[in-house]
Amino acid sequence: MVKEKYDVTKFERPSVTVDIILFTIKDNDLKVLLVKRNVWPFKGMWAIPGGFVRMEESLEEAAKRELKEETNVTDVYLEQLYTFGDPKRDPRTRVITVAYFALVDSTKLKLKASTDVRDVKWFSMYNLPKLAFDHEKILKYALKRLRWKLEYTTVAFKLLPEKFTLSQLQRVYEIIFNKKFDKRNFRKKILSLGLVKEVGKEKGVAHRPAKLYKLNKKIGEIVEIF
Amino acid sequence: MVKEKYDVTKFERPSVTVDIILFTIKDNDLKVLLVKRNVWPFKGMWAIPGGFVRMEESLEEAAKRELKEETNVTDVYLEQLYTFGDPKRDPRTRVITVAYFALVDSTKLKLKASTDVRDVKWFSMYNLPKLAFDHEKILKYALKRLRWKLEYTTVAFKLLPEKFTLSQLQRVYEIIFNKKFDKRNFRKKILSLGLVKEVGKEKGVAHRPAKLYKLNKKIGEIVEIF
DNA sequence: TGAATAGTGTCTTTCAGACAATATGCC
DNA sequence: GGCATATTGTCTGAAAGACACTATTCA
Repeated sequence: MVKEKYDVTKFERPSVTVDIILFTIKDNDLKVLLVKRNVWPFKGMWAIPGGFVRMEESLEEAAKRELKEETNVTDVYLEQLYTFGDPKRDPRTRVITVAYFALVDSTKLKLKASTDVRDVKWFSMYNLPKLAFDHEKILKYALKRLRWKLEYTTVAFKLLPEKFTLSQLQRVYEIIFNKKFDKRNFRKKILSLGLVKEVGKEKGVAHRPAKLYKLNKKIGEIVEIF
Repeated sequence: MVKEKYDVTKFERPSVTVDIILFTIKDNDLKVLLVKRNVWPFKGMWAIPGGFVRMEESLEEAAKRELKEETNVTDVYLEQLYTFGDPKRDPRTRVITVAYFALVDSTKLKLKASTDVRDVKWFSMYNLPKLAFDHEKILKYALKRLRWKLEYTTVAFKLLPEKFTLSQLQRVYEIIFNKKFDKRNFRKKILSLGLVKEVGKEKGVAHRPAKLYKLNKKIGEIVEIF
């Protein structure tokens, strides 16, 4: 069978959605943003925010638009995660979803009350509710990717404010890997990589103030490997 | 806008295809399989094999089916690469393509003459023809992924017969990275990882015969990380 | 001065990389 | 014996990991 003999308009077409797994660090925990479904199927269950891709927009544009519409979040780090296309994953019809993976600094985040009544909430990745569709599988995959990314790239900085202390950075790693690191070795590693530069000191804390760092501009973009 | 208020059948839907980038090592070179297009658009140009996803099959099933239909190749290592969805990537209509990445051992490959007249040929990755659609971009991305995979996983073995010499393995790495490695360091590394075990010796060669190895079963599957 | 967190150095082990001579089988 | 390829070890430098005490600010 040769595809070019077929008129592309003749094929029955699947629906295509994007879903966005948005992670942040909040309350010393790794959080993911979920929305509550208020219609069939999986009514009342929590789901990863997402929606249908429109004909005139790219997948990444669709992901940004949906994230804004559903959660009022903009300006996030965004990358494509994986495409899930099992024919039975959505009971309504054939739906192929392109999952995106997003990171945001919780301090500059305002989850403005949504205009519609839908619940939008942060959940701990270590204590998830029952999820709609195959979303649990997607989240597990996203967590693997997040860990991989932290190990081999500089995405961790996307979870922090522009200026941060090395202890904050270490805490991000500890929360995401769910284990402790040695403080001296951690700092030695980060500083020897030359990723950051000193830009001041903490103020108004009831203990010795920590040095503040920010990411070196030139190195800050070694993020996009895959 | 809340997606659940919409009837999913109301949206205009994009077409979804799978494309399969099949790599092999042949004639001391990294080759990729391409097919010649015989209709508009890009008539006469070479393209990555692929085709439309059917409603009842998964993406991976579609990739396997298309690969078999277009090139008669089965039994390959297959993983999802990336989904390309630019609205203008196909002049016919909106087509989102899920690209797959495949590896095969050229010694057990029979590209049986296709039943249709279409040309199917191996091209050197280092000397590609003009490609249809955004396929050049897709191939570049696939090469990056291939290199990454060789560095961090054991996929290289998918490009070799079951029994192989360390020199053959080293040649695979040299071809794909397009540079030479030190023989002693390379062998030390492979052997110290405990990935392979000795299973005999070459025969009938006009020089000192090399030891043959095969992949240790238990370790052979450290491939599926991403 | 006590509470809280920041900041710092050494030793050991492991791994990567540079580097060249000998061994084996076939003709 | 000559040809062609296979096989092997040492040294050096860099990075990772184990490990515990002192410094600073504020209340």
